[in-house]
Amino acid sequence: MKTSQMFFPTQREIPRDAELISHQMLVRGGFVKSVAAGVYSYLPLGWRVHEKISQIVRDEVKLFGAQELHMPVLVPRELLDESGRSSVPVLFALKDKNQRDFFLGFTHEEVVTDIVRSTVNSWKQMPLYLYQIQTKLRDEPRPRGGLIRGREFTMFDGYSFDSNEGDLDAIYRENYRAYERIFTRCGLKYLAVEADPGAIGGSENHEFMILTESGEDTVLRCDSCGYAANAERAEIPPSDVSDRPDLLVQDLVSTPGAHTVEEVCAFLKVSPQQLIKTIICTASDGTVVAGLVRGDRELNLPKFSRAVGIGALELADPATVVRVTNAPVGFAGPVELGVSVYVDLELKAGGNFVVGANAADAHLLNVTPCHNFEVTGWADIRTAVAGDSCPRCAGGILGDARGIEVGHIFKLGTKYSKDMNALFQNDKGEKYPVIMGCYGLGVSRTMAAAIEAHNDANGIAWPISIAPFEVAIIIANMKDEAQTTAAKDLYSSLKQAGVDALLEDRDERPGVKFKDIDLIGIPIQVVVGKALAEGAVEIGIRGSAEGRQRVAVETAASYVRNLVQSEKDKLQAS
RNA sequence: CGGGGUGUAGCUCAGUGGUAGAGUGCUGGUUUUGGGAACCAGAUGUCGCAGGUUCAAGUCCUGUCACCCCGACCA
Repeated sequence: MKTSQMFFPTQREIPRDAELISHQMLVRGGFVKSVAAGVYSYLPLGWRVHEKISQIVRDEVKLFGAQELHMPVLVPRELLDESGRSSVPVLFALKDKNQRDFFLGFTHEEVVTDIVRSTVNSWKQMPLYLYQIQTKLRDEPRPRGGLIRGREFTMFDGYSFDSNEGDLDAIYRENYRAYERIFTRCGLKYLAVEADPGAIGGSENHEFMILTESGEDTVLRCDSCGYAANAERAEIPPSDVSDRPDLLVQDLVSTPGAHTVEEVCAFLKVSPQQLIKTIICTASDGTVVAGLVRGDRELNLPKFSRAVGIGALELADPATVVRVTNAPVGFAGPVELGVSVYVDLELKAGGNFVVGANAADAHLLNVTPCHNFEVTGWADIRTAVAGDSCPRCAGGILGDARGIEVGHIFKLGTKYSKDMNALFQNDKGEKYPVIMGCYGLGVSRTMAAAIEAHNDANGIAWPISIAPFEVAIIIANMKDEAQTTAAKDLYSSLKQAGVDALLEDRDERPGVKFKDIDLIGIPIQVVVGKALAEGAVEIGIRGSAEGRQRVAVETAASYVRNLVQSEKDKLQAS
């Protein structure tokens, strides 16, 4: 490709609406154009990157026998009714002319299961792994960060079908390894973490995170055994400390206007560790329960929901809080509260805590679980943080990092096959539901994450495997015929050798070309300029400290080929 | 859905009731040619939209829409 003919509308200014670096650079570099909130056009450069990532994904999943197919965006309502997912809030819904209900595909478990149930009926037809790379549509409550969270985005979604658990385990491992190879080849530092499966259900699941400061998730890692989990999932080992101090007499104090932990602590001159937060939650059936954690901790809703065991809990609305506690929000407490009380394990230690008094502007002093109120159950219900002990090994301490979730893989088991009656016969002629797994990888999000992880003041520093071009040949002075001729020759021979080269042949000043090539992130840069008078071109790697090396024109092509290969080799999975 | 912010030239922004502006980009010309050149000449507007107040509204008021950020949410 020649830049003189290429459509890549770069701009110098940082776009007003872009906050994240990746968003800014995608727009500035002419990779994408915003159409509506969370909806983007991919311009030619952006699409090249998108397709390079997609191809790497295809290459790697093919290695374990995955087969590509293509399912529709339009999904009839009846299919999602079968799995009970037609009320999922992020669904885009529409009607056709005959008032028939459709959804836009947000993921395709039901569609692929429908294919399989009508065609796979014997254990001999499995294992089977089908995947697609396709646009997904989700009416996100809040799209943000450019390609990080869109309403329309591209996802690889793979689905496995097996006749026994062992085969599911095997394909899950294969997929896990393929993801490791994919992210390695994309030049991304990833971390696979244990995660919350959400309402998709299933047992084992892992998220693949790209570690970068701007990530929206927090991950926790053990410094000694390698345990890693999303902070929303990470377990906390039960503490063996359960000592109680001498218990003092419960006391009612006035705390006017002190709603928050900070305000109460400031007013009573106690530390947050000496306070217990009482969080009122509701289940979908209307049941109200209370969760208690230390004042400096966060209640973890998924953990709390599992501990209580009546489905997903959510924070109660203020009206419910007022009804249950007879007080405004901020004064809830466990003493004489008319609902079940679950207490975080950490509160087995210590005592004489401060709690809300279930009355406006009042708190209770010297309250201790089991002594001043009845405990319905003890459980690990707080969110883990850096510094907590590792749940898997003795002595390990969890550290934290930020990450962008670019992949999530699940062992679904028989959830969908049961709901949708996808059965097969085993070798004894018995009917069983197909055992499934599903595997998602955000292609567009990976593109954004790669920029978050690889950029500098001048622009994007694409890993060579996913860069829109591998090499840019920059002609310093278009009026110099020797330069243009030498550059075009080099360009031709690189193209012939299969190198993905870009010829920067616009009639612009050199500075403009250098800036643009840096901005769009071409990793290997060849300058055909002044040095040509001495029979040399300058070849360098974008952003490298060494600068550009002078290389004789005659050997430039092979020099570049070797450089491309060695850069690619650095990204090869071991 | 709650809180905050922003809508004026392609882009980034200034403009506190009285003629619509700058920088950059764009077009033509001259000179330049190693990190976003200089000079000259030019083109470019539904001031988000609707209503209201006023002799007069980009500016004040009401409503509405869009976009961004924080939170909720994120099968």
